[in-house]
Amino acid sequence: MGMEVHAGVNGGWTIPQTEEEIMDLRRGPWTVEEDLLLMNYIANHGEGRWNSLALCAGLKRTGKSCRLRWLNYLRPDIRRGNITPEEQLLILELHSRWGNRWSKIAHHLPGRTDNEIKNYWRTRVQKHAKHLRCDVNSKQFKDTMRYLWMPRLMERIRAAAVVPPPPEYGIPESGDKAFSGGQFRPGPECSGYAGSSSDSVSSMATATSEPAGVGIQASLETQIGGGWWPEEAAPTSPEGYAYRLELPELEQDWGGEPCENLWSTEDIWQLVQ
DNA sequence: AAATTGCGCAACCGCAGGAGG
DNA sequence: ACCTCCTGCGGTTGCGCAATT
Repeated sequence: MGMEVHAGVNGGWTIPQTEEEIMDLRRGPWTVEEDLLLMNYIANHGEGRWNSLALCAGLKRTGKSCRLRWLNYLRPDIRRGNITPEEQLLILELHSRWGNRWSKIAHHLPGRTDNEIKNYWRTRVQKHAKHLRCDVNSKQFKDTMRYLWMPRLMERIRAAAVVPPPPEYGIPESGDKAFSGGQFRPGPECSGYAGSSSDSVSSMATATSEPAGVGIQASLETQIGGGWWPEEAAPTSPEGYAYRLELPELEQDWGGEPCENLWSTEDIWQLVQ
């Protein structure tokens, strides 16, 4: 990361053609310096009016790029790390309700960005659909999510609620990435955070002032315990989610890899039918 | 050990809608 | 009513890295 990416600069011999070339706008990964410029400017002047912000901050970036960088990476309340089972359940639930309304879904997952949720959906959920050789929008796959995946996630969440979480749950890690109490702490990986797959859910807990996932967990507990379901996603069969109790045990290692090897086509149709 | 493949994620692109002149 | 600019959203791309061959 931190590589120099200058659009329109071809050894300095060509005449600038596009707006980007004329403005000498930068593209590609953000450098630590750029992040600091943006952070400091927003700290002093607030966010919004991104085009003029980019100019005033001395950033050779488009306003769009600045906005994206701030919202998806620099914002102090960003959470990073694995999507927890609670969050997975919420994403599945809300997606069944709203479809690809990533921003809307993200509003219900504090600290998560629409980009992150979108990536999660594409890389994880669509992968399973692919393995099952069915379309993510097909009834088969939706039923699979509703009657197999989501009940298992709920079982997982309940199991986790019985067994007290490990002590470090929700406690800021020393290796927390770029932030500490809202203060920007640039690291060598500033523009290329690469620890997501192995980080615990407690990442970024400092910025939210509450342990990561607590709000969601509380919300889900209410929903599960109180029988809450969004209208459109309410169980359609009388037994609803009750039969999740009849499902086979989950494998032990979930580690952010939901339902891997949990289902076969036969398994699914047995359950769905 | 080197090459290849697959995955995860940051960043970009195009479009739509709203605000203001 | 029209135009321009800005913002936000969803889709897509491309890079870096790890796993596999």
